[in-house]
Amino acid sequence: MAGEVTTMAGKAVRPERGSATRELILNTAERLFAERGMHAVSNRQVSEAAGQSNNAVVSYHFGTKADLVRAIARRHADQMEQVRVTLVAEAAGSTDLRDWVACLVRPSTEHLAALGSPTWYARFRAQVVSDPALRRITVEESLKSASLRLLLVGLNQCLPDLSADIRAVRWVMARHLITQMCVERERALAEGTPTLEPSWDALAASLIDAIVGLWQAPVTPVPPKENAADKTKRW
Amino acid sequence: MAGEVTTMAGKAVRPERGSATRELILNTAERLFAERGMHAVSNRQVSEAAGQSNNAVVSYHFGTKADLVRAIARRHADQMEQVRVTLVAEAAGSTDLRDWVACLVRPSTEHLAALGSPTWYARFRAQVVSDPALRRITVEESLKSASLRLLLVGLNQCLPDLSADIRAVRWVMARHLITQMCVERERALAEGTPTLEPSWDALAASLIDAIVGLWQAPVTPVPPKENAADKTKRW
DNA sequence: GATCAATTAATTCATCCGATTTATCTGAGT
DNA sequence: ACTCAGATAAATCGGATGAATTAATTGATC
Repeated sequence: MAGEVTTMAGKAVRPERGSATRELILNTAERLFAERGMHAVSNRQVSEAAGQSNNAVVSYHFGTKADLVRAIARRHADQMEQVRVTLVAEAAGSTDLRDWVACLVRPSTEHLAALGSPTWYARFRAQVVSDPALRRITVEESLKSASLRLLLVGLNQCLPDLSADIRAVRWVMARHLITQMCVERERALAEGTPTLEPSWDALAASLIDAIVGLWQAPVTPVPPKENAADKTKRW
Repeated sequence: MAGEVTTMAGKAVRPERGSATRELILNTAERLFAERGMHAVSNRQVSEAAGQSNNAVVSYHFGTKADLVRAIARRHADQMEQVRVTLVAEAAGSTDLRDWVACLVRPSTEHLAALGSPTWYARFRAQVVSDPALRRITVEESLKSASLRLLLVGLNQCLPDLSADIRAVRWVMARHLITQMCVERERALAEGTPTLEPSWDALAASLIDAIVGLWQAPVTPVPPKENAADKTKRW
C-alpha cells in the first residue's frame, strides 16, 4: 500500500521513473490548468496538447487528475523549500520583522523569477489553494517543512504583543496577499498587459512593505458585544 | 439589439420577468458554483438540483452560463452598492483613513452578514474575479459605481504622500484581502470548522486594521537598479 | 538478436454535456 | 369558454469525456 498509487478502478500505476513524456505532461498540464482552469481541462486535452496520440497517457503515468496536480505541486514546492531554507538560515536570530516576512515572500517571487517568463505556477497554485478538495494537499505538504516552522517561530518573536487569534488571522492574510499578487503579476505578464511592478523583486519589496505594515498595525479593541438586533436596525 | 440576450445559435432569450423558477435557478446555481466550482458544474446539474425536469431551463431563462453568472453577480452587486452609498455618505469629508477603508470593507461583510448563514456569495465572487473570462464583467460593473469613485478620491486624500504606482498596488492588495478573507470565513462556516473571527463584524474590524496598516506602511526605496546577473549568483 | 517489461498508439464503450426541437401545461385577458 | 404567449416538460442530436482494452513500439538485458 505505502507509496503505491492506484486508479479509481484499482489498477496499479507505474512507479515514477525517468520519462520525457512524464515531464512533458507535467509542463503541459500546468500551463493548461493555469490558463483555462483546472476543472475546465480534461485529461484528453492534456494528452493532445502534449502531442500524445494516446488519450490515456495521463491515467497511465499519474492515475487521477488529483495525482497529476500533486505531482506538479511537489516539483515547485521542492524548489521553493530550498530558497526558504537559505533565507531562514540567514534570518536566524534576527528580531527585525522585515527579515522574517522576507522569508515568507521571497521563496515565491524568486522561484517565479527563476522560472523565466512566461510562468504558470502562480495561477496554478492559486487554484489549488482555493479548491476545497485540493486545499488539504497543500496544507499537509507545508506542515512538513521544517523551515516554515522555524519561520513561524522567528516571526512570532518579532510580535510578542499580538494575541494568538490576531496572529492566526494575519498569517492567513499574508499568505493570501502573496499568492494573489503573484497571480496578478503573472497574469499581466502572460497577457502582455502592464504590470503593477517592474520585476519580481520589486513585487517582493512591495509585498514585504505591505505585510510588515499589516502585521504591525494596531489592533482596535472590539466594541463590547454589540447586540445583533441593534445591528439590523442599520438596514 | 440593445438589452437583447441571445444564445450562441442566435435564438432570442426571454427578457427578464417574474418567475419563481428563475429565482430558484439563481440560488441553486450560486450554491453549486460556490461548492464545486463554476467550471465543474454543468447547466444540466443546475437544472436537476433546482428540481427542474427540463435540462434546458438555464438556457431558456438566461442563455449562456456566463449570462447566468452575470445575473447572480448583479443581484449581490446591487445590494452591496446600497451599503456603500450609505457608508460613503457618512464618511464624506473625513480625513481619517480608517473611515474610507471601512467603506471598502463593510459592504462585503455586512452584505454577507445580512444574507444569513449559510452563504455562498463570497466563494462565488472569488471565482468570478479569478476567472480570466469573467474578470472583466466585474471590472466593468464596478467602474459604473459612483460611490466607488468617491471612495477612491476620499481614500487618496488621506494618503497624499503615496505615489500613484504604490497606490495602485495597495488598492489591488486591499481588494484581494477582502475577497479572500470573506471566502475563508464563509468556507469555515459552511464546513463547520472553526472560524478565525467570531462574526462578520469582527472580520470587518480585522480587515480594516490590517488594510489601514498596509496602506500606511512606509515604502522602502528600491535598490538602485540591481543587475540581473548579480541576482542569479544568489542561486 | 531474442526476450520481455515499460511505454506509447489506437479503439472501443457507456456516460454526460450543451443545444435544439417538439409537446404539454398554465394563467391572464377577452 | 377561447385564445395565446409564457413557462415547463420531454425527447433528441452531435460531440466530448473518462475509463478500459488491445495492439504496436521501444529499449535494456542477457
